[in-house]
Amino acid sequence: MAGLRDFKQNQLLAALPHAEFQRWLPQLELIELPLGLVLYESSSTESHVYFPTTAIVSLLYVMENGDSAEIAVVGNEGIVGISLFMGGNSTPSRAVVQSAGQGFRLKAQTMKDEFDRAGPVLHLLLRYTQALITQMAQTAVCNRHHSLDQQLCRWLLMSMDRLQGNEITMTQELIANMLGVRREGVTEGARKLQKAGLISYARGRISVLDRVGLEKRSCECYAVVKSEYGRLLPREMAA
Amino acid sequence: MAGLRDFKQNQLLAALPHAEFQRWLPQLELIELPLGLVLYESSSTESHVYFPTTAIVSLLYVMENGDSAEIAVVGNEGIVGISLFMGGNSTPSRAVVQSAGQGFRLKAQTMKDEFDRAGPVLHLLLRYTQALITQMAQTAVCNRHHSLDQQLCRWLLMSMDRLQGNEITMTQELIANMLGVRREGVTEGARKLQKAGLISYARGRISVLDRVGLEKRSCECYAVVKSEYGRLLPREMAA
DNA sequence: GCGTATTGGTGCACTACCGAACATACAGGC
DNA sequence: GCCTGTATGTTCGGTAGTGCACCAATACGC
Repeated sequence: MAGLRDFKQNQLLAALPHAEFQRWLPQLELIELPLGLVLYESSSTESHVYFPTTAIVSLLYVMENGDSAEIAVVGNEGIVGISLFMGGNSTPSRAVVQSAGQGFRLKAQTMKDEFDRAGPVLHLLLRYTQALITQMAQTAVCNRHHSLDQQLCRWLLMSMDRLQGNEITMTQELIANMLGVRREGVTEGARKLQKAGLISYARGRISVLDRVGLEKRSCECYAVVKSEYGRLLPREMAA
Repeated sequence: MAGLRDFKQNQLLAALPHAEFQRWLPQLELIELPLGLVLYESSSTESHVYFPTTAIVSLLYVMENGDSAEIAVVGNEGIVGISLFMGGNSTPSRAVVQSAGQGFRLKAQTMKDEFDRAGPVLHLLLRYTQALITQMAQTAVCNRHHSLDQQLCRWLLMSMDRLQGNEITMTQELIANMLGVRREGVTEGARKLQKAGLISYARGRISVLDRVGLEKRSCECYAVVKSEYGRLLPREMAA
């Protein structure tokens, strides 16, 4: 059974007022989120919303020809499945577990009911949604103007913010899918970062050695999004 | 004084239930939106929300080095200033009039009060916001994977959907700013489209001659967004 | 401990787009 | 009808990223 500490690992859950939290508690279901698990598929009705604690979920758009690109990423600072309370019940993207871990889920109807109470939960979720919008907007800009190397740094930093240690379990192939670039490009970018002593990696394990160095090589997008998350979300929710 | 028909030109206003519409009427202020007018600036608190009727407003992100990219576009199907009711009161982007026309505006506090009544207005606005999110997400993907030519077609189609006739008043230089590409690239793309008989243009006036032809040359992004707008918003709001 | 699948490394020709410089051409004020 | 600014056309070298083909190294099942 999940303890209080587990729940509080997700910062949205942690930010719930006492009354709401008590009401949600019996409904929250702890689940394992293995790498690659698809939480919802493009245009399918979502059955639950998810609150990652140790896992990271990627919102991925997959095109007709199979090319893909990450729209946004959600970790323990957020919730997966905003279209449920936004009213559409589905979106044209896919949510897939990018880094294995755990999280909690809540049934769709329960979430809607809570949202429709129009109390603090509504405002909390909408502020989170605005932060997510900022992330998507910045992704659009970043895709247009920044180099693969810069984007790789941004991506590593965003993943770091959502993980415990300084190690990321992720193959270059998968990173390439997320960024919507060739695997070879990621290899080349990672090689440069390793040579510069900022990271070290081997077969799907990336260790960040110099976080500040990554921030310097990253484009402004990382800082903009991080600061906006900090502004919009309750204290200590910056990610 | 604005007549009923004017108000109803904006499809969100048109979709308001009678009671809400009556309450809003005395608060809605008709304004001219000349080309280039900045409705809100990056990170500044928004004083009003805007309901374009004949104007088109572009949500533009301007980077530190001056490069820019359009995040999304809002015409008579929508509202400018969602961060007011989402809770942040500002966003890191700029809203600028891309095609001159008219619109209505509502004071920030009035909008918030209406939103907080948590009635049909809230759900209408949130569904619109989800449609806008889809547009942003698709822009991110499009920026990653599609050619300038395809994006130009998409952009022309989206503008057409938000205008009356089949003519767009817009220089290639401005289109380049929106798409975040070089002006020369737009010149080249436009030249091809003219050669193919799909458009004709001269000094800031573009006439679309073959809409279906443009749709064929456009990437899937246009259709995906259009269909999602149709799904999420009241009938006849597809755009 | 062997074989196979996974992961990462490298080279190469090709393309789209960039940056800059410059040439034309049309529009509108006078 | 001339002048000037704005809009568009064209060229050219440079580069980041692609698609493909193939190799090298490590991990893991048996």
